[in-house]
Amino acid sequence: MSQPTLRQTSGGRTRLSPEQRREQLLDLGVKLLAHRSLDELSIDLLAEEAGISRGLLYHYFGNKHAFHEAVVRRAADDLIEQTAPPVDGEPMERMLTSLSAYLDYVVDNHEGYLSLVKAAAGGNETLREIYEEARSALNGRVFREDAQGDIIPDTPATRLVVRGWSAMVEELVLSWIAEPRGVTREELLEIMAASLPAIVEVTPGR
Amino acid sequence: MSQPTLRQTSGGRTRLSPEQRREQLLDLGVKLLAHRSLDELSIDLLAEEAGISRGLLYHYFGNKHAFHEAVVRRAADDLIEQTAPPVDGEPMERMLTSLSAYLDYVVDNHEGYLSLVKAAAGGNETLREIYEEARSALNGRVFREDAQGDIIPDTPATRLVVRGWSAMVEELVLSWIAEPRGVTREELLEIMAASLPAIVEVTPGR
DNA sequence: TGGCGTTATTGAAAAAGTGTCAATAGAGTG
DNA sequence: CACTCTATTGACACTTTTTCAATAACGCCA
Repeated sequence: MSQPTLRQTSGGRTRLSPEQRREQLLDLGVKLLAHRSLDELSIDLLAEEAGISRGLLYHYFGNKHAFHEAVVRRAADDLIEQTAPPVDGEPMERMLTSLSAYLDYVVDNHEGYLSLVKAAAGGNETLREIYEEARSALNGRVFREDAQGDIIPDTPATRLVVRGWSAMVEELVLSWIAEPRGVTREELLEIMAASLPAIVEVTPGR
Repeated sequence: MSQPTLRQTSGGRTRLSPEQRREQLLDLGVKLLAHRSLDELSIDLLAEEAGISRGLLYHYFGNKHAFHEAVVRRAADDLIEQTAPPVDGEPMERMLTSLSAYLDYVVDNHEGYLSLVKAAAGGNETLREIYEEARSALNGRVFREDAQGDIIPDTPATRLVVRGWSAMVEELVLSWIAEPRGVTREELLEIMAASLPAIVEVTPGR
């Protein structure tokens, strides 16, 4: 089906620097874990795809779960890093910029994002924490960009509502990517951006 | 840590009717799968907790995944069954009733609901289908008699938006249960109910 | 260029977990 | 009190994960 193409040296093993090897394995992990769950991915397959022995994976990550954790952490870091912090302009404008960057990221890194989301929802405490951390960073931006509270006053109730809104945005984006239903990119952004103030508007304790 | 207390017969094995045994195992499964993923739950542990041999689990469910599926299906059926069928009245009123029943269920059956949600997010096609089915049933109750589209016109864009709203509702409920933040039950319901029309209002293609 | 030390990498074997099935033993029945 | 039916077990085969001593690339220095 597929043969190893990375083999630099003729006959034997390929020796990389620890950093390179880690990168390779994490990249591969993100890709492979986007569409299957952890127990549907055998170390055997992973090792074969990577062109290494099973043992090497354990050398780098200790065990399968730790590997998964590292993969998810990497996907989360990627997300935070690549959805650049907002520039300047009106709050509403900055939010659109921010959402736009988020949407682009999910479109471009669909696999990485899926790995992250699936792990968070289906996984253990640690995995969920990694996800929560990433999401907090994202949500935090919403409040930070609106320091005066022009759009969103910072109260317990609105914090809750923003969490809910985040979940909606995530669902909208993933669902739209899977099936756009004739909705354009701009319309989607409009829906996501406009719905936050709309929801906050109907929040009692605001 | 914990010792089997269910042993009716003095020395040997406990014999139940197939129905009772199935129930026991499904109940236990729901509980155990609320906070860990499937591959973090060994048949060994499950059998020990249930006070049975590993073999018996296979006798009843065939294999581990089938067991998981049965557990999730049971949680879904529970949800549908226990969130009482919709009453009549104004659309907005029905929505409140429905959301209220849903909230109560999630509060009372937190573990069952978690098992369901986690399985859906992290799992395979079959598991996701079970979840989708349950969610459709729920959404269906809310919208069945809004045939005129008084609140929600039926368009591709609004379908997408309703999906998003559902995700938000789920997140709000779970998040509120974990940390109410001073928001009352009634306020929460108000937020969830009012936000749907609010979001639809700002949807371009409606 | 060729030996030499460091360490990335392997392979075989142990451990852990899943799935199978003939044998066992509760519980009702006549 | 046998006798039958079948829920339940335990030992065994198979698969996958994990360990670790042995191996072999690569850089370095002569």
